[in-house]
Parts: sequence; C-alpha cells; structure tokens
Amino acid sequence: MGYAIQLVQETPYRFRIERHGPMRVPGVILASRELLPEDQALQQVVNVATLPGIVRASYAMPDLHWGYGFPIGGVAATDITAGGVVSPGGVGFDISCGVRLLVADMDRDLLAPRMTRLLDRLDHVIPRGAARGAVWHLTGRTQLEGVLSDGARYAVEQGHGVARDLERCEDFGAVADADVSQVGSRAMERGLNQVGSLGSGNHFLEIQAVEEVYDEAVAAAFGLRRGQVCVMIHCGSRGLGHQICTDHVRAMEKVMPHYGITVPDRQLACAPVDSSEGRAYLGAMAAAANYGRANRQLLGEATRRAFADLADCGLDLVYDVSHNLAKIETHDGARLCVHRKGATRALPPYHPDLPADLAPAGQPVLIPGTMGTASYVLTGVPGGEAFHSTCHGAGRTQSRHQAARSITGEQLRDRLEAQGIVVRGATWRGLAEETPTAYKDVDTVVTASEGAGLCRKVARLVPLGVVKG
DNA sequence: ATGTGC
Repeated sequence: MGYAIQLVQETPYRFRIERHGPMRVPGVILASRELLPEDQALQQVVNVATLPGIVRASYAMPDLHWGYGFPIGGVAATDITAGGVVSPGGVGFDISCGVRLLVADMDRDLLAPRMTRLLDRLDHVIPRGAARGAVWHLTGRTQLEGVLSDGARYAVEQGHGVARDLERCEDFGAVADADVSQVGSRAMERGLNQVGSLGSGNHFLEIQAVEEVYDEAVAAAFGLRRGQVCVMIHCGSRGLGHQICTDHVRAMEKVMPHYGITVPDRQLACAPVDSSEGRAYLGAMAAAANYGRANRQLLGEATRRAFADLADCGLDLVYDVSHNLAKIETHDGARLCVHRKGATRALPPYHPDLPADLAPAGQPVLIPGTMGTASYVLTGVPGGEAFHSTCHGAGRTQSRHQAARSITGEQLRDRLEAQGIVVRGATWRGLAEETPTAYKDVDTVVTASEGAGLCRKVARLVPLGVVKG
C-alpha cells in the first residue's frame, strides 16, 4: 500500500503487473483501459499473487472490482502438490452464485399478450427479498443432506425437474466431494427454509428474448434462435453459503500461523488444500455448491409451471453454471485448485467435461446483465487463458447507497416500463439500489472478454420482464 | 452477497 501500482499494457485488452515484493507470480488484468478499476481492486490482484502455491498469474477479468480479500472478477490457481492453498475469500460469501438459462418453445410476439399475467404469477410464486419462504418445503435434515450431497440431481430425483436438466448442469448437477459433516449447525438451520428462493441484491429472474445471434451454429447447438423467449435465473446459496464462508474463514485465521502462512490482508485467510482445514472448507463449499444448484433447479421448476399454466409453453434448460467457486482441476498435467470469484468457467469445444451433444459447440457461458440491460450467452475457446475462465457480468461502480440516492424505485420502474420492460420488485429500495447506472456497461465487458481471447459471443438477450430480488 | 454493519 501507499504506492501507485505500475501497469504495463501488453495489448488493448491485457495489462500486466510485474512481480515485486512478496508477489510469487505477476498480475494479469484482461480488460480494456476504460474498464480498469480503482486502485483498491488492483491492490487485491497484487495481494492474491502472494498466496502460497499460486501458479502462472493472479488473473483479473474485465468486470474486475473490489471484493472481500480477492477482487470480484479474480481467478487464481494454486498447485496442490506444492503446498498450494485454498482461500474462502477466493470464492466469496455467495458460494456457487450462478446463472441458469432456459429457453421457451415460443417467440416474443406470441408471448407478448400474456406478459403481464405471467409476471404477476411469477411475482406471486417466486420467493425473494427479506421475506421468508421457499418453493421447496424440506421435511427435515435428511432432505437437506440430500440437497447438500447431490444438488440438482437430488431435486430431480425428488420430482423437481426432468433427467435431461442434469445433462445441462455444470458437473451434471452435483459436485461429488461434498462433505455434509463440515457444514455447521447454523448454516444447516439457515439452509433448511431457503431452497427455491431468489435472495436480494443483484439476483433476479428475467423473461428475456434473443435479440441477436453472433454464431448461428453454436446458438443452434444451445437451442437458441432470434426472437425466441428465454428465462434467466441469477441466484446463489443464500444464508447457507454465507454462513459456511464465515465459519471457515474464522477456522483458517486461527491455523495460519501453524502452517507458517502470512498474507498481506487478513481477508485472504487460507490453508493448504492438502490440510484438514483446507479439505474441511472444500467439502463444505461443495455442499453449498450443490445447494445453489438445487436452488436454481427449484426456481426453474416454479417458472416452468407458470409458463405451462399461463402460456401453454415448455422451457428447456440451456445450461446452469456458477461464477463463485473453487474447483480441483488438471491443467497441463498439474492438479490445481482454481478459484473463480465473479468469473465463469468457459470450457472450449471437445473438453471432456462437456455433455456429448455440446462437444462441438463448447460450454454455454451465461452472463447476466444489470436490470434493464442486455445479458449474453458466450462459449469457451481453445487455448483460453486464466484456466478457461471469463467474465461474470457487469461489475458494480457505485455503492448501493450512492445508487439509491440517485433514483427512487418508482422512478426506475417508470423508466423501465417506458422501455417496454415489466418490473416486479421485492422492495422499492432494493430496486433503486440496482439501477443500471450503478454498474459497468455489460456490452463493454463482454467485448473486452472476447477481445482478450477468453470467450466468443454467441447471442445477446434483452429483458422483457424482471422479477427482482 | 447476507435473519445487512465489531
């Protein structure tokens, strides 16, 4: 701290911070100059570069901004066999926050006359905000353990969805190495009544339309065509994931001296992946990841019921992918712990973890925009940098307080409705805090992501109706 | 992000 961070521009979309001080690797920021954040987030890129076992670089995506310990839009991988660490701050409080996209077998013109009724129904059936309630009322601890161990797969087994849904979920709906015994009692309590709830902040459920297709072949493989209606769901693991992060940060803070680890920021609390504390966090994190997927599965099912009932219309899953997660992955023969925080995995065509029917197209990468703005579908590219990762959305540029001072919820609703976008918010205050003017421009972020060679654009989606958390 | 903040 106390010095200006030196950035070396290497290409229009690539900046480098050379190793200095305790940095073990350089920092690499994949962004255009206009997207570079305030100094604090760049300092966080530098801080992450000091973590034990980090390899290649401390990466940042174009939507980089300040976060807890790690920047949001940060990607960092550690070598497990070289004492590499796992850090809860490298995943964030909303473990497994992510996006699910479903497509309707209907075009926007046909749906238009039913839009208001559909939004009113979703407003009624999608639990969100501070209010209690969830789509799925778990009968007790046994069912919650099923959710934590088997995620969307358990939800489908229990009748909430169809088998094909799992083909289109990251990890086919469940991470294998969840350890329920590492989920504390408070986290369990908080999780019991929130499976199938949106939450608040930037979480939303949107009815959208495919406005533009950039790659016809890949879009067709994803089931997308121009004019088609789709539904995007953006949410995470609610209070359960938050509590797990809190609990394991505390546990790691205590044992860091024992492992001889020092970090420049206490928010970078970490432990070796190959240690009891590291394994404990990864087991609990995987359980929260499964919870997040089950959550999105249930919200998708509630939306399907509304569409079937009011529009006689089916919804097929395009994909479900997280943008807050650490994963054990093999890259160039090395076993790495890849942290993605506000960064989306973007597998290239023919990657072995893709479902067979998506192999030629690559992984669908789902980028939620800000309320009233576009969202994107992207795909992974061969040789993608940063361990096959890309951006996760438009990063915030204004605090919630600043945002709420700039506009009222009612004004924002009027402005959106003047653009033909129907809005159903949880609270006026919450709506105002999410004004699009408080965010970077998602089009600019996606252009930079493609320009930096992280992904390719497939389709641009525009909002028709918003159910806001 | 979060039964919002040490």
